[in-house]
Amino acid sequence: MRIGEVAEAVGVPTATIRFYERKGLLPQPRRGPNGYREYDDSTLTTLAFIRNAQAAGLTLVEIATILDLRREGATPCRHVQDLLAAKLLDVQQRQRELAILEAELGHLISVSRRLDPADCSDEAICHIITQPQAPRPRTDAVGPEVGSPT
Amino acid sequence: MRIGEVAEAVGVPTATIRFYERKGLLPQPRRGPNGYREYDDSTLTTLAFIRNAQAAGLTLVEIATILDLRREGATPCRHVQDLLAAKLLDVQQRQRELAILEAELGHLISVSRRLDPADCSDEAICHIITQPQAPRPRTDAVGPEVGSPT
DNA sequence: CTAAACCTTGAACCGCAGCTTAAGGTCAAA
DNA sequence: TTTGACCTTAAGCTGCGGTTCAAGGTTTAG
Repeated sequence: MRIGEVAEAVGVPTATIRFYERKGLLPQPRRGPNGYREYDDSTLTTLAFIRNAQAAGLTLVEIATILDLRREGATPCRHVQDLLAAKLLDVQQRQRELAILEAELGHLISVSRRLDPADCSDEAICHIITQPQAPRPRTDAVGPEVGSPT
Repeated sequence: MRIGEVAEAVGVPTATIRFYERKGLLPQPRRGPNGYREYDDSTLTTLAFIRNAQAAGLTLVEIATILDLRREGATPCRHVQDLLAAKLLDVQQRQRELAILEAELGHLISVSRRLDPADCSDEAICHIITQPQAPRPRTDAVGPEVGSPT
């Protein structure tokens, strides 16, 4: 099949297919006499796999490592398990950070309901946010070292 | 104080202070006869405020809207409450998305423990990920063909 | 024959946030 | 005189996953 047919079949722009090829996610396809890419059905499988893997939160680079193993003839199962486990830890870490931020926001909001706007007049920019950072809920774990790293 | 002193005092690079100025987070400071920026203590307050607001997950743009209100003489309390409430919803939404992803990963990992790597042969790239991506049944009843994946 | 619809390449661009660095010049203290 | 802190504007960077553009060549229907 030509690139347009593949694109149509999996619902992806042709530019994306070429992009995946450049990134090593798809192998270099053979070419017709006119230089056009010629694909077979295995490409559809690979593209479907990429979509599933993306849905599982894997990055294109991670997906590429799986496909590479596959093309070397190895069974990437173990590697995939490792990737998924690492991704899970990652997701849980982000959840913890969000939970801390959520608590902080809840705290600030509840504080804001107790403050009189009339007090919010002078030098301090805003008494809600310019509260001392002390009375956070007992989540004595690491403080919210800036909500968004980088 | 000069920019270097301010930077030292709040632990921020001078480039960042100039950056905040360009972004409207800090007002244009007055200048000494040599063209150097001259700051007073209110700048320290503002910078501290910016740090606190960042810790609460506000973006620089959002922080700027607060500071702008302040400089117009308004009390930004109400606005801050709105920002915080919106941010809280935002954080909760992201948490929900992460929870879904976490469940999906957990599902894949648990599936992977039941799969025999020997079955992970040619055509499908990886049987762990090439499982049907349907919304998981609440019970541990896994998708079709648990025992002998294709 | 012609025009649409396909294909080719490489490179640039997007969007988001928050800085960071470069390049080239001025000022002040030892 | 030599550092080092300051000044300016402009561009770059990190991360990610593409998207779009420019400037062609090919194929096929009418």
